[in-house]
Amino acid sequence: MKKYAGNKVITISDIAKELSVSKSTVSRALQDHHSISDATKQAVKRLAKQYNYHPNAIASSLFKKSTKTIGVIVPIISHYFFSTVISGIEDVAYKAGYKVIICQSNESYKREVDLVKTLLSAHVDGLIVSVSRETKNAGHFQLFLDKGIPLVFFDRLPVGIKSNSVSVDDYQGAYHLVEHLIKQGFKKIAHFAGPQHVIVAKNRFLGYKAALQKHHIPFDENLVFETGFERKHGAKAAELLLSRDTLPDAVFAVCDPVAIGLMFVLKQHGIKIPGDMAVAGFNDEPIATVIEPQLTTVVQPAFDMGVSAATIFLKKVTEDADADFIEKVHHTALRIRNSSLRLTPNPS
Amino acid sequence: MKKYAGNKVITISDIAKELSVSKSTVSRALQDHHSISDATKQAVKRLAKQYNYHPNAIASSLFKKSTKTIGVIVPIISHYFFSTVISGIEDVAYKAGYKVIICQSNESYKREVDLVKTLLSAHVDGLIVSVSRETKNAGHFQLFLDKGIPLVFFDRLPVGIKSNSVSVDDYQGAYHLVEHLIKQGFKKIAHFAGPQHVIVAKNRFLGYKAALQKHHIPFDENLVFETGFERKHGAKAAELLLSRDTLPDAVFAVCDPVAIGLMFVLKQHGIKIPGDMAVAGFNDEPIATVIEPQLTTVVQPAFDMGVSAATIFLKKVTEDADADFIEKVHHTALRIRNSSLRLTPNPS
DNA sequence: CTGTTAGCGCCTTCAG
DNA sequence: CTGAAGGCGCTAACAG
Repeated sequence: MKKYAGNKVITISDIAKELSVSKSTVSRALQDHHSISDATKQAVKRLAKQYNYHPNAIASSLFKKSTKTIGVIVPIISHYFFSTVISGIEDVAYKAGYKVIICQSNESYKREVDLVKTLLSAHVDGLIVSVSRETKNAGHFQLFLDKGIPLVFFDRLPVGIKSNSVSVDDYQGAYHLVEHLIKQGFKKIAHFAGPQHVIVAKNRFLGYKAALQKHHIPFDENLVFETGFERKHGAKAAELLLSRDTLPDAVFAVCDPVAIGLMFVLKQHGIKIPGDMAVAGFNDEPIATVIEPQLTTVVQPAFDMGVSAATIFLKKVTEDADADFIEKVHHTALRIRNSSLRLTPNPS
Repeated sequence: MKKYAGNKVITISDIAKELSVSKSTVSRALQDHHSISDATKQAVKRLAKQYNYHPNAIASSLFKKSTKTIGVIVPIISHYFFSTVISGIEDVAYKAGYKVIICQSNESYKREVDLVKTLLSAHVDGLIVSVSRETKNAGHFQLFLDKGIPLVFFDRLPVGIKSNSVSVDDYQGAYHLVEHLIKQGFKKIAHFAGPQHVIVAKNRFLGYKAALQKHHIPFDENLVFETGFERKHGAKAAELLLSRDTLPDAVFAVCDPVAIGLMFVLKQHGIKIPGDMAVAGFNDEPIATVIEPQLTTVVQPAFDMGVSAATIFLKKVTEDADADFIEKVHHTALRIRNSSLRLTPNPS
């Protein structure tokens, strides 16, 4: 099927033959084993270079039981948050000599299960994952735990399984954000909540409720709209909201795209932001600083989360994977921008 | 170092032993080889499932000389365009049973060379790449061509090497965009050009020049500013531009982030868009529809480009990689939005 | 300092 | 329909 263009693939045997030494000598010379004379090392390396020798990592993996790869599964690669986390993972992995196999579940449970099996077969040295929206049990990951292969969850942690994790303090982030809204003087604060079985969404919702309670604002479930994570979901919930008789004076959206979807609809209806209605999001995506007014939001350190996940993996492969699980919680930071500022009594 | 938790990894030998058949029989049964009785197939598969057997893809790869993986190298994973292309690649790859190893060169030539070698050693079945900004020669890719391993470049094609490619008609895209500006009545159109040794940037520049020429607008090199691809580069060039005595009435930026950086600076200086200066970008990123006014730009079908790249790879692995190279050029489409519209003589 | 040997887990001739 | 044997390329004991 494939012609190797006559350009034979060189193996250590070829080099060994050429130099009339054994394969083991070549193997050792190539890895700078201490008990090989400089002379032979030189000779071997020279020839290797000349012949354009490249070690076959597959063969080596088979023996060493380590492929120097990390599997990563995310719902959708192209989402800003995920691609940024991946960027962080890749950076750390590369520096430690690991390759990263990236897969997307496309928010499908079935596909996620399939990917887990594939990566197990591929003998990745570890697995870093953010589960799909559909994932309600985590049995498929048990395979990795059973085999003692490091497993790190980030962002969307699954329920029903204990392992290493990297998350963000969504509860606190939401709490502080909503508290900020309250302090600005907003009284009727709605929430565009994400799917409630997704933990991050749930926690943001809980943070929202807690802040209200703390400040003696009665919780009103009519002000909560369950949404997805995208612009269109924000727009849809916004239409619903606008069909109401009375409107809230502020909305906290589960993530920036949802907030943006909302803002678009508000603008269409001539509703001033933040004058008539304040808006806040979560994530601090690039769009947050581009929308007018700029969007108040909560920063999640996505790149650093990737760095943490990869670092935990590295710790677990070198140490004992069975040791206690590491649960890293990153802090969030409030980014106050114009979309949530109570206008002064002197409107322009 | 790693304890397999007593949970022994099952191999075909184990199953063979248990059933008192040979390894070959098990191997064949698992792949539904026609010359195996249904009875034994059943038995083997049942036991495999019971023991939670997972084939060792490494061992299989060693024999088959195919790892069922595609290597992908991009400058920066987290950039919208690249992550979207990756998404497209992964989708096609997954459906065809391939895994995707994603690497980022971080715009570094050295790292790119290193990654190419690593992926060669990892015996990927193919390589899909968008070269780094620093890459000025393509010698490192020759290794893949020599071995007859499918190689597909996309977006940033390297010079000095012929291979499969997926690109976009940047020249046409830019040409039509600039023509649109001209037809809107803008006369003094500046260009925030990207790094000129990057082909896509060069082609957009050429498209810009061609459109001017076609419409008899003299080219003025003082109106061309070489930039990078990010917001900050747009901002920097904008400051430079504003230090001039006379300003252009429109600017075509090499990509959306650069356009956005420019727009921010213009707004700060109270320059109205598009009234005082029209702006247009390239890429149609999410920010383009969020900025006020919405940004006129050129759509690159990023996801489809990924699909094309992966599809070409698939064609090349099954057919003969040495056959003629495939050069797929995607078309762009103009997205006219408010940032480039000549205001009617009746300003609000 | 170097060679011999055996094997990682799987797959495919070649023989029954 | 099934088994035995050899090998993919590399590595690590164990001997010299």
